[in-house]
Amino acid sequence: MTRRFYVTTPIYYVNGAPHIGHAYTSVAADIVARFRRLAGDQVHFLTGTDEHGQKVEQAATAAGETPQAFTDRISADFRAMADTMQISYDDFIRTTEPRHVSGAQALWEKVAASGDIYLGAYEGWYALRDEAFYGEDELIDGPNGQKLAPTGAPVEWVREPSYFFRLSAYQDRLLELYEKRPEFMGPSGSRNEIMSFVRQGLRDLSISRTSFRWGVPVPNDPEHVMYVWFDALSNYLTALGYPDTNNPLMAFWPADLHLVGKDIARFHTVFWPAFLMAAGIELPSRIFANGWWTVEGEKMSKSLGNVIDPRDLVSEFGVDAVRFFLIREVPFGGDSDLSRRSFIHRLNTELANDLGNLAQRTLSLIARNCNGALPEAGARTEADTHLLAQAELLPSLMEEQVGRCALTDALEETWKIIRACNAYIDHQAPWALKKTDPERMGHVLRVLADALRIIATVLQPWMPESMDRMLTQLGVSESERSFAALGVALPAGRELPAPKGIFPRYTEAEDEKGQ
RNA sequence: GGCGGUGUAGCUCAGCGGUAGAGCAGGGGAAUCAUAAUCCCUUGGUCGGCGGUUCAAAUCCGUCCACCGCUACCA
Repeated sequence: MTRRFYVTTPIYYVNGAPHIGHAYTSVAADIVARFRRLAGDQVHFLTGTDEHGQKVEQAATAAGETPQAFTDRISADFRAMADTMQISYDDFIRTTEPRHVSGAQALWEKVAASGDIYLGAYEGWYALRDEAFYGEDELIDGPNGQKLAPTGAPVEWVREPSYFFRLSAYQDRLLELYEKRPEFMGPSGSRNEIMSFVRQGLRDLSISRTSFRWGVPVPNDPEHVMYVWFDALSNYLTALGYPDTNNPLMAFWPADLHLVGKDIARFHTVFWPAFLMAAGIELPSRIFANGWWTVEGEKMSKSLGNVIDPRDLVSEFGVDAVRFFLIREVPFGGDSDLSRRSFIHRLNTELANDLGNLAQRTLSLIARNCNGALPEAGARTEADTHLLAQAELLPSLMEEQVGRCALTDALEETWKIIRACNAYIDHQAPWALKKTDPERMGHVLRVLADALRIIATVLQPWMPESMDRMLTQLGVSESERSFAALGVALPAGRELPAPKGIFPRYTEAEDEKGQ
C-alpha cells in the first residue's frame, strides 16, 4: 500500500527575476519530495508561478509587452531556475492557464455558495506601487504634504466595489485548528506570531478588484477580477484538477506540506484554511515557513545590487554545493547569511574533506588492493558492528526529522556517521592490514563501502548529482538506491569503476578572501 | 504602545531542574591509504545583569538591559 504525499512550493510572483530566496524554498521542498520518493511514497510535487495583478499588468506595459507575453517570459525564467536547481517537480502550474482559471472560479463559487462572500465597497488609502491598502495610522508624511505608505510609496484615497470574504466568522475555528493541530504550522516562532495575529481579531477580507483587468474574472460579475490571494492560493487545488473529483490527482488532496517563505506564512495559515473551511474542503496537513537570506551580512535588495541569482553560484560551484550550503548553513526555519567565505569554507571542510575524501580514500584502497571489486563481508568485529548499526539507523532517524522539516538536523545526523567513518578507517588502518592481515583489510573496506552506500543513499535528496556519482562508484545500480533496497547487501566481487574525486576544494578562492 | 522571540566557548548554535555540550576556529601529538585530506588529545564559558523559588537553576518565577520579529495583503 503506497502512501501518497503531496508537497508544494509557493507559486512565485513574476514581477522580478528569480533569486536565491526562491531557490531556497524550492530546494527545501525538493528535498522533502525526493526523500519521500526514496522512502517509497507516491509523490506529487508542485511548483509554479503567480502571474496576475496590477503590478504585473503595469510591468508588462512598461516593457512594451502584453501581460501574457510578459508572464510567459518571466515564468519561463522561473522554470529554468527550477531546472537548474534540479527541482524534481511533477507539475508546474501557472495561474494564467485555463485549468487554473476555471478551477479558481469553481472554488469561488463553492465558497460563495456557503454564504461567506458578499458584495461591499472597499475604500481606503491605496498605494499603487505596493498594490496594497494602508490604514490611516500607518501613513507617513512625505515631502509636499503628500501622504506616503510606510514603504515610501505614494498613496491615494480610493473607493471601489469589492467582494468580501467573511474571514471574521472564522476566527474561533482557526484558533481551534491551531490548538488542536499544533503541527499544522511551523516553525514555532512563526506559529506564535500567527496565533497572536488571529487573536487580535480578524476583519473581513477584500477578495476582488475592479481597478484592473489582469486577473481571474469573478463568476457572474465580470466587472471584478479576483484579488490575488484567492486566485493564488487556489493553485494547490486547481493543479490537481479541482473541481473535477474524478481527476486521479485529486487523491493527493489534502496536501501533506505547503512550504512557504515566512513573509507569506500568514496567507497560508489564516486565509487558506478559512477559504477551505468555507468550501467544505479538507485542510492541508502542514504549513512550514522558511527564513530569509542576507548576503555578506546585508539584506538583499535591488538598490544594493546584491541580489544573488542562484544560477551564478551553480555555474561556479555546481548545483549540489549550492543546495547543500542553503540547507546546511542554518537550522531550517531560521534566517541565514550567505557569504562567499562561509560558503567556500563549508564546501571545503564538509564536502571535500569529510565526505569527498572519505569516499576517495576508501575507493582507491579498494581499487588498488582488491582488484577494483567490492570485497566480501567478513565476521563483524565490535567496531564494525558499532559503525554499521549507527549507519543503518540513518534512514528512519532522518525520516522523522524530514517529517518535522528539520532538514538541517537530518544532515547533521549524516555527518556524525561520516566523521565516525573517518575515525574508523584511521583506527582500522587498512593500509597497514594490507601487510599483516589482507583478509581483514578486505572486510574493513567492505564495512566502509557499506556505510558509504547508506550515506550516499540518504543524501540523494540533498545532493542528487554527486550522490548519483558516488553510488555509481560504489557499484550501486540505479535500482538499488531506495531505502528499501538498503536491506539487500550488494554481492561481493562486483566490479567498481575507477574512483574519481567528487567534491573539489576551492583553495585559491579561500586565500583570496581569507584573512 | 501591544504581543512574541533571542541573549550559553573567538564564531554558528544545541541543551531547558541534577557535577557546562557540538561543529568550526586556536594549541599539542600521531599517522601517511586519501582531495596536505584524516585521527587522537587539548586551551577556552561566574550559560546578558540583579533578585527569588528549590536539597539542587542555562534550565522555573520576578525584574532590568541589549538586540530581533509580528502588529492585514513582497522567497
